[in-house]
Amino acid sequence: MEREQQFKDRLRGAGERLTSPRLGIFRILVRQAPVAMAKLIARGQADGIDPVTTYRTVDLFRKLGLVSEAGLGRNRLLELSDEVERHHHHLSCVVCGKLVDFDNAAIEAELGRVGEQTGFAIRSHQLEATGVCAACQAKAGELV
Amino acid sequence: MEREQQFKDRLRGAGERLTSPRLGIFRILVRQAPVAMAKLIARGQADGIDPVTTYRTVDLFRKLGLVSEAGLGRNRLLELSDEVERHHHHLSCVVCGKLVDFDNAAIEAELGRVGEQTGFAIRSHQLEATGVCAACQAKAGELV
DNA sequence: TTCAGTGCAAAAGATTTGCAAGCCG
DNA sequence: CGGCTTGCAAATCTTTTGCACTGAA
Repeated sequence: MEREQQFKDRLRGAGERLTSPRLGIFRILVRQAPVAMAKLIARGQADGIDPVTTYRTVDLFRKLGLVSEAGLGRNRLLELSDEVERHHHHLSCVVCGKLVDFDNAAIEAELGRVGEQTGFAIRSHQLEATGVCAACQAKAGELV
Repeated sequence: MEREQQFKDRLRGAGERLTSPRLGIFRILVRQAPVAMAKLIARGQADGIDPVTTYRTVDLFRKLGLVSEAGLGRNRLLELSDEVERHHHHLSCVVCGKLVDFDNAAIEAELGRVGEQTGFAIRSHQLEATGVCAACQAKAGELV
């Protein structure tokens, strides 16, 4: 629950009110992120949260930097940002859809170097890789 | 124009027809990628291409692997994929919106290692970083 | 000539806006 | 209590679908 405390502090610190829908959506994100907007809306409705409120809440969270969007294009997903969740990236299986988190210090370090070379003060980055997971590779092998 | 030839071959190879709208949208992508769907539709309309056709064409290109989506969530952009364009990533300035391409061999290599560790056969990846470009940092400095 | 591909109209979905009522601080 | 938030209704915008016609091969 410490994450929840962090969340509440973040809201208050920004002068925003802590309301039931906001906490509800935060909890959904904690339990099921990364999640598609459509699913987040559905979950919210199950808890009596109006879709409009979900949109507005996600916008707010985004503005506060609490959520970030992962996922490539059409399948964009929402998840808690590094500020609340540990920094990580995704590796997704194009066959079964499984999503695995990973992080790699060498890549982070290299990115810092890219910043120096380009003169950019890099604030955040997002990395997603797609491929075939071990299980699906094995299954594909069987079929041959 | 060799890229255009490559495009035509790719279409034919997939048993798809080369039509005027398809070539038109490809050319828009060559000239202005990365571009938002809405802008691509607008450009297309200026050339007499129906929005519906633009949607269908982009879907086809995606299926053929000719376009990929770059850009974070709300601002997703379309661009030609590695198959037609040189592999690269984006670095975008949160202040002025400038977009810079970059590529880094060390990161690519490290990603291969991630694949080995996780058992994934990585097929593609997408990396986006945001920050403040040199020019905007300078401007911010003046203001102080 | 033939059938994939296009344009137009309209359906379906997703997101945003306006406003009265409710709740947090 | 006062103003930020919410929920509901409806306006907008985006994307998809149905269908008859056109054009590439």
